[in-house]
Amino acid sequence: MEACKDHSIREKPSFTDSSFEIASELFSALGDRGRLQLLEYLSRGEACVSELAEYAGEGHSTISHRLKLLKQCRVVTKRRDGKHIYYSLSDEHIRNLVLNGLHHAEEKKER
Amino acid sequence: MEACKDHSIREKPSFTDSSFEIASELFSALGDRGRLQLLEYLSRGEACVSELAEYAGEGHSTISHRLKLLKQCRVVTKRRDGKHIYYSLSDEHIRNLVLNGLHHAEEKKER
DNA sequence: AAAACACTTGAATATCTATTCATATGTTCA
DNA sequence: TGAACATATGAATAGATATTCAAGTGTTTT
Repeated sequence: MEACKDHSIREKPSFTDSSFEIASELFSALGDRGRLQLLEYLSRGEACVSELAEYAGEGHSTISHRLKLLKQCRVVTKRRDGKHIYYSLSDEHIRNLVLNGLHHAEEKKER
Repeated sequence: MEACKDHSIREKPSFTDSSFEIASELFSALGDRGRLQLLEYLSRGEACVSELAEYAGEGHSTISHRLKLLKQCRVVTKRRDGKHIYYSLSDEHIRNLVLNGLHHAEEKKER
């Protein structure tokens, strides 16, 4: 029944179900190499799809799909200017998450 | 050829390929509801597998697999004490990432 | 208004991932 | 030593996800 005698008594998490849902979707969105590279680029300023495609060396469709997913998770926002659509990180909080993750990786690089 | 005339000239990212690889694996590890719940629990102190299984309401095997993945990404560490194996978050940096993500979700909850 | 450009979308496919069940390993206690 | 407990592992399966191609929408230019 009781698997382990000394289970510490802990308070309920201060987060709701939907927070876990949203947060895991957020992390999941950042959890792809291609998308993370896009985000790091965007951390240095907004960019249009073609620019991102050129930077990533991939097709427009691929980039567009990636951006769509990032948009759905509210990681990026877009604005249209003429023919172009410019994407940018949606807020500083996201920017910090992205850069923190990358810096953490930078530190832990030596296996 | 040139897709967009006003591509800003940007410096190369200050992160290496392997940083992108490691960071995306890290985010990906956090990007699962079940694993994130485990991590939030561990942010409040170490716990053994049985305790986590009981908390999550899932089988030991499932929890063990989740922990294995988290361990591989160096998100958690383990220590044995008798029959039990206690898991904990590997450092404060990870703890901050987890909690930041959850707090961000908490703020953005209202769609 | 047609052509060119910038981007999006949907369907198809191939790959990855999470969970489960059964079995195995390692530890303690009688 | 053997039974009971705690956790780990591997194979199998089902579900999720990323990419590609082809076709579609919206905007500007001539």
